Amino acid sequence: MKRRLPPLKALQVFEAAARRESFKDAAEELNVTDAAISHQIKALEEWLGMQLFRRRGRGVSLTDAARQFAGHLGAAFDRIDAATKELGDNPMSGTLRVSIAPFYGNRLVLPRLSRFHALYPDIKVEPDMSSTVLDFRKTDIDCGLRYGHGRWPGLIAKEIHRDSLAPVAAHAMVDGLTLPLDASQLASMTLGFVEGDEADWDRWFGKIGYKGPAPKDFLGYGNRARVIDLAFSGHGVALADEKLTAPDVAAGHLVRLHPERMEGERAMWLVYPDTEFPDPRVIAFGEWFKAEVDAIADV
Amino acid sequence: MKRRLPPLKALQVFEAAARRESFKDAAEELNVTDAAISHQIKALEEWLGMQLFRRRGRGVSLTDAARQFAGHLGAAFDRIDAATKELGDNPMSGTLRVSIAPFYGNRLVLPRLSRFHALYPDIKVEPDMSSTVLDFRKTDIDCGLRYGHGRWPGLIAKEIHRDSLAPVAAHAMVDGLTLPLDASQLASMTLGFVEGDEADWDRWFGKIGYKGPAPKDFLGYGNRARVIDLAFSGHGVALADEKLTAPDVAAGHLVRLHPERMEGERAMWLVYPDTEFPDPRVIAFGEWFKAEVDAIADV
DNA sequence: CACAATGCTTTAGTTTTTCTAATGTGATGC
DNA sequence: GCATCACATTAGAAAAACTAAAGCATTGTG
Repeated sequence: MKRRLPPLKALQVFEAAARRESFKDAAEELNVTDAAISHQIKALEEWLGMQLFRRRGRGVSLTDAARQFAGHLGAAFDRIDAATKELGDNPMSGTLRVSIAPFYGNRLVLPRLSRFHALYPDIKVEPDMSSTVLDFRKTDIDCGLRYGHGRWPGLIAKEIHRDSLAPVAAHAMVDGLTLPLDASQLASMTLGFVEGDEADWDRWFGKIGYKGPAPKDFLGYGNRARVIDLAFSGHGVALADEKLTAPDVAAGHLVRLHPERMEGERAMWLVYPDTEFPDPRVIAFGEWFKAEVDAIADV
Repeated sequence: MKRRLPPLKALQVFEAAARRESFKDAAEELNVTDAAISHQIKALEEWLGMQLFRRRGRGVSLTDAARQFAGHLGAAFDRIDAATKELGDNPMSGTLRVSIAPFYGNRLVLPRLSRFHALYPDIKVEPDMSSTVLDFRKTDIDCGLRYGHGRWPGLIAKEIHRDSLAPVAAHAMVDGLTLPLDASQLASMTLGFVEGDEADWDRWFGKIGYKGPAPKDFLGYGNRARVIDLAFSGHGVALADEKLTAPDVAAGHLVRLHPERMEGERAMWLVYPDTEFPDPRVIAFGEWFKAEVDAIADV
């Protein structure tokens, strides 16, 4: 059955007037003149077709029915008030859907999520492991972690961590060699690169001032995961982000071949919709994750 | 702690939009254009400083927090709706304060009140036995039963029963006489009258066509109760309302001396404030009481 | 007991809010 | 590709809410 409510403003005014049993006091409470109260009450009485107050020249008194009615209204308004406060009170709750490219997800995000949950116990993070193009209009995703140049039209992208590239390889690659390698040793090895970022090795060798014969043995891959796989396999060197490989270096699965690091073209970004009121949980998540990544010890 | 509610109209619109998850449907429900919904939602989001709906080009979807919020609002509005219905639903309840002149109260009203309560079980009648001037502005009295000419400025007066005057006396007065008495027998008796209504006996004798010597032995009293007391005492005759004396005649305490009855100048009235919305319980009480009085068997 | 003060009402006019019509935008279906 | 649908935006109209001022009945005060 459909609701048929009286004008809510009139109810609000009535409730105040009933609670104080005075139009004047209600007027003060609501920051209006007492004439406004009088008007609203009159309109409400006409809408209801019954009297709510007994007028007594000076002052008013409630009828029995009106007193009961006002009680219900007060309770209803209290509930609205409570709901409104609850709404603003704890923005750090609910489900936060984060789209994470699987490569990062497994290496950097998932192992740390329990720490985020410790920080914000009321936020449940629901990672969505896919690297599809983010369309916040079509899905319920709140934000994403993406790797790239940071230019996504219509979206806000905050830099989490810019690539800090350094050469790594498996132990097998450097058996019997002294670390760090010198540039010419490196230049003679198989060098993996991500297609599109072919210039990285050139820039890196330039940065360390290498002047010898140009490296020849390159292997291009579609993404960073494959390049690091190459390093793991012991068949080549990867020019990879320090933070990304740090756990493997620490665990001894990979070896840092040279101390020089170089800022990359790309970075990891927190991406979210450009709306008027950004989800504070997204901001918090981004800040937390940036801090986590920054805290990863450099080699 | 003081309440601080968002604009209620916006909440109402939001609740509808949230319930249907569609601005268009909400617009239909509220009989406005969808632009109006869009405006209200936007205003509410600005007031709250947070997004409630995710826009998706075509259609919208609720955020987690907004869905919860809408649930609370729905419950609150349901309560208001219920309270409003309750308010109009059973107007026949509560306490009805009736001012009753003691003379009637004891004789006519109190003995019948239980029958009124049987008819309207939710109305508690609180008789106020006083014949003070009725001031509905100063007291909580809802209505009164008053005897008089029916002209009370600023009040509504509905006639319950117009005096139907007939002569009664105690048995002692008519010991050894044959009933009904003839006019000359009556004219020689002590005739009680209420001061101000001295002409009643003249009119009554005129009505029965009495042409003999005018009655001489009159006794004036301040009110009807005293005149009937005179009749009870066996020292005189009262020209009293049939309904009022019927119980005593039936019980044998008084004797009807003559079959002729005469409409009096005064009547019993239901009196209540002239407000825009008269209390329906007052109307019901008046109708019930008139029916009760009408039902009193004439002699 | 007159008189000022109080609290509600009423009227007329102003301000604010709400709504619509028209137009625009992006998504979706045929 | 084109029509359609759902919401957004704008400007302006309509409606609601409010105020100021004057009025009225009651109440408290000197």
